[in-house]
Amino acid sequence: MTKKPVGFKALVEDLVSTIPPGKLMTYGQIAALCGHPLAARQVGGIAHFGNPDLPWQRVVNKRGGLASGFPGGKTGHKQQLEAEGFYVTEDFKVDIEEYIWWPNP
DNA sequence: CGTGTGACGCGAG
DNA sequence: CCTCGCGCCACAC
Repeated sequence: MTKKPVGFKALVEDLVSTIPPGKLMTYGQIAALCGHPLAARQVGGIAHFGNPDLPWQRVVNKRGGLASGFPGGKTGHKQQLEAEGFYVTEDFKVDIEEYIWWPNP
């Protein structure tokens, strides 16, 4: 059997890569789906040092606030989201209720 | 196996 | 909706 690389980090990266365009997921949501509902902080750490090819811009905190460690800060993250077709306020927030997505609808 | 850390979460006001 | 403060987990060394 093909052994999948088990590990919180690998699971998060795999899950983030499944986020469809035009949708968002929260750090706590991803952590919970990976089996660690309270490890949302870890998800952020993985996002920073994880695979840069993944759509991390589709991952935001539960308040819809953008990430701070993004290249360019929240401004850089805002530009990325707008490029994806999201609407971002000047306060660097998105309508989480409008864009939130779950892998099991 | 101890310590520090973080792109967070939640409760209370 | 906001801010303040503590707790949480996995990972690096």
